Amino acid sequence: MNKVSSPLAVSLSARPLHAKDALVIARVCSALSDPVRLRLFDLVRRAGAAGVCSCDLTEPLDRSQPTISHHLKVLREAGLVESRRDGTWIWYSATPKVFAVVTNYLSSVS
Amino acid sequence: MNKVSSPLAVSLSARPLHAKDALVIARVCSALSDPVRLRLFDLVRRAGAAGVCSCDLTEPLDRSQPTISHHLKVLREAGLVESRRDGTWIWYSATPKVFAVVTNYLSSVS
DNA sequence: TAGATATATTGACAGATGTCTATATATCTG
DNA sequence: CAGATATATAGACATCTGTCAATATATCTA
Repeated sequence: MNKVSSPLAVSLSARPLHAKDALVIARVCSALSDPVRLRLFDLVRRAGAAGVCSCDLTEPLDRSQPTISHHLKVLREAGLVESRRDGTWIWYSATPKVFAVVTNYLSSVS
Repeated sequence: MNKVSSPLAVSLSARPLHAKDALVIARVCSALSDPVRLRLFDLVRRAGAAGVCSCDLTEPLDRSQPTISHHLKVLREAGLVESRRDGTWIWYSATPKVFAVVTNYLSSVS
């Protein structure tokens, strides 16, 4: 149980958390450290593989369009969501792979 | 799978993440959003129930004593660690309960 | 009580962050 | 091409954050 079993696993191992691994996890946690961004991510992930149009994300979060755009960029750069253009608008969907790092680490606590 | 199964669960339910729940999760994520603080928390949790003396946390993280003290305060206020005094020094230990909220939410992604 | 040690607080400062308005860019449609 | 719509970028600003040196507080011991 205290054994690293996959390349992505940063769970509770024998050695303390390396500075390098800490950066990866902190990066994801940082992306989720803002309430608005967290709810934004929540809206994206519930949309599943199909994704959600960016135009449907501004109004429910009560923030300006540039602010939402900014938050989406942060989520994208953290590897939590990805986007694809479809004509005039852009669809965002969650990319849960990055979560493996964080959940592997966090879940080993409880 | 999209079902809330426990009182603490803020997992992927029928409704979007409330602003209130988002605050709770964001608060924890925020506490873990700094690499130094993340490694600090890691050192505390590996100490188990016995905890670790604050005096042993400054050197391995290469930060000044006030800085470590500050980070420990942030972790404490986020509910991630608790402290008890034993004479001149203070022992910190992890309080994994708060994690339930975050891990329940995050783990429902992958 | 006085000195030593451990931890917390204060105050400062540079850099990051969330937000907005204004503007730019990209794409579609007529 | 011209107008409309969707998204991104730039710039500004107030607030927050990580860090340190200096200092205060708490506790032990002689």
